[in-house]
Amino acid sequence: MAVGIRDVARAAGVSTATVSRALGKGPVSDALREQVEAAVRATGYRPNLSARRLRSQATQTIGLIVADIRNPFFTAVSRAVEDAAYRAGMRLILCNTGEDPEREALYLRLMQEERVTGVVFAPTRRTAERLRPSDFAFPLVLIDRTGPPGGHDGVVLDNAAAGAALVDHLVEQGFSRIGGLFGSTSSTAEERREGYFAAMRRHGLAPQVRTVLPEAERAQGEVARWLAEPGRPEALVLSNGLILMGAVRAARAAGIAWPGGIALAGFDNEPWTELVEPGLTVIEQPVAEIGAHAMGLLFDRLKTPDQPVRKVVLSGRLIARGSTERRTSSGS
Amino acid sequence: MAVGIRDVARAAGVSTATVSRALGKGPVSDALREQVEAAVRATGYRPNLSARRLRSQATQTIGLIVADIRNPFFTAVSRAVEDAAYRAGMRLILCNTGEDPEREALYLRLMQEERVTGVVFAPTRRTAERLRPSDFAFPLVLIDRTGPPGGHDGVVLDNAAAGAALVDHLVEQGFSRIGGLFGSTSSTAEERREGYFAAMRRHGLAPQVRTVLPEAERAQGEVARWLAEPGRPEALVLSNGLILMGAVRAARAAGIAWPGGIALAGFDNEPWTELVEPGLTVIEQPVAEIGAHAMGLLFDRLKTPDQPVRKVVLSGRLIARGSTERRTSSGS
DNA sequence: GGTGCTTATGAAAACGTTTTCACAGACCCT
DNA sequence: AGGGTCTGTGAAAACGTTTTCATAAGCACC
Repeated sequence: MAVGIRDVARAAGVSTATVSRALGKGPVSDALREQVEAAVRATGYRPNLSARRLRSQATQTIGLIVADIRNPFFTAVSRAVEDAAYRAGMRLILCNTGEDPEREALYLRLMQEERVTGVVFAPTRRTAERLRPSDFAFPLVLIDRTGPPGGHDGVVLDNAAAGAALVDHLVEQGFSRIGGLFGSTSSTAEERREGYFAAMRRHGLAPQVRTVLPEAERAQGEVARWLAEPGRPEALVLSNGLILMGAVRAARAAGIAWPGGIALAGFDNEPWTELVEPGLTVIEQPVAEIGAHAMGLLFDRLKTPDQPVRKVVLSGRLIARGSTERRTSSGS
Repeated sequence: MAVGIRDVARAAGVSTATVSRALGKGPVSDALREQVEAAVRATGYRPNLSARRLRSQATQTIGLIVADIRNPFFTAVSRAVEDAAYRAGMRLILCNTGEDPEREALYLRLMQEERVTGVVFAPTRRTAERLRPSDFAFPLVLIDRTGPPGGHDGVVLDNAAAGAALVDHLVEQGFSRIGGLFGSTSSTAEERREGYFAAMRRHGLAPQVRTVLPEAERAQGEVARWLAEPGRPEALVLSNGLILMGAVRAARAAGIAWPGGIALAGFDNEPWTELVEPGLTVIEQPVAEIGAHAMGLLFDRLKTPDQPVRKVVLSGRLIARGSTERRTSSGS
């Protein structure tokens, strides 16, 4: 039934060592290599990767741990990571944590048991803080969210600058009562909030911020309440694509129309942000680059384990659309 | 350095067999089990899954092969599959084929080498046709797309009915020049087209169909050309979410407005289809159920390998929105 | 024509587990 | 008390590869 390397060896009239070498990169005479290849075809042999990994101590596997693959940002990044991985002959194990530190710990443990070659990880703030490099036998590259300085390689957006850029844009468009709604679980949201704060101060404006679990439903509820309050903001900065979507829903549900109703500016240039009238102003993240860079850092670290920790900071790009267009009448 | 089961055994003063049993489900006295657990904690032991898999011949791994994880339909399904997998103590290997039969073959070969427990697969039509059950040592469950009858377990939408439902809805709304744009690579698109054909005939209308690679860009280009032609359709049926998005883009770019310009009806109830004014009429697919059912079929097949092939057919749900609203003026 | 160096090959060890097998002790039944 | 059936345990085999080690053959060099 299950054909192993011994069967191939017997069919080719050589030893198992020769078969292994012929299939790998060991030195084998051309004649024998051809015999082996013929025997492989004849028997339909497929190597057993578990055995190979056990013996060679190289799993050729990388783990990807994100909050939720349905978050379009992670979807796009994961695709880039997967491409890079398979191009390097590695397989990808996918894990969704749902922003739950316990599941994060569970999956990190799993990665150790898998003896993975490396891991790309978007940790919650709580986990990022207690992430000690010495705990892991493999390189860990953080994406989107950063840990304490000097801990792990990582690739992140210049979140503070991006948050500030949205405020600057809104101010430029004539808004002053600018609120901010930020995710509660990631360092990324925190940095974006800091950027928002700094910019607001710089413009001499009074910040109003709230935080929420980074899910569309939560954001929608929070924004709905907020918009119903007296003295509500004229403009809102939303810290990621899901929260932005929730805000759009809430504005729609409240019957607030563009322009003049509420200005919305967020993150992640998802296809739909262009389609929803009159277009949503967003910071576009270089998702493909983030994934590719993460794998690059990972491979570099494998090659030279002792090089200093590197943090790649990429810039977002502001895409101004109708949702933040200059107000026609000045609000009270 | 690397702590193995022997180290644990030594620390606990027992044999490796006892450690293995204590960690697994073998019969071990409570006293020894505690000693072992203490030793595991003391040594920081993590089992080596490659070794475990090799010996036990159970990989606890399932493969998921889809065209592109960025297609929201697959994103959602994959999340459901992943949930079910991890709930059953299995890991998930993710593969993107980009609708390329060669990569499909590559990944199927990889799955054999991984000795996976099972595979969930959305094949292209070409691959589905030549998929022989006897070629694989593991159960293969097809999703979204179906193979030749009697081949593999699968869970699909009632695509013909769904395609027809969209036509019926459009006719009901007063449209008669109804075109259809369908994906070229999947049996699913083909079935939806058949449903479209049948319904058009039933209504005595003349079908106009085109096919396209299922990507937003391709669809946008095709629809743009189509809309510029004389005698263009008043309404369009689009065979999946990406194609629908391309059509929306093309309509926008051509400056065609709702209602009265072009009626659009498609598949996949993505969040943005509700948000883009005046809302897009779609067939909602039960994505979570599809993923869950697929895993259910997989586990059933593992339990009783010889049961007859089952094909689960789920119904879509028509969600009527503004994009297909009754036309105010009757067309020529 | 021995000595040394490289190269291709096979035998056997090794990778880290789980599982089989044998066995001792406890327990139950006549 | 003897024979039988459980139960918990350890020694050792097994899983399917890769890698180490030894060896023989080929070649060049003095």
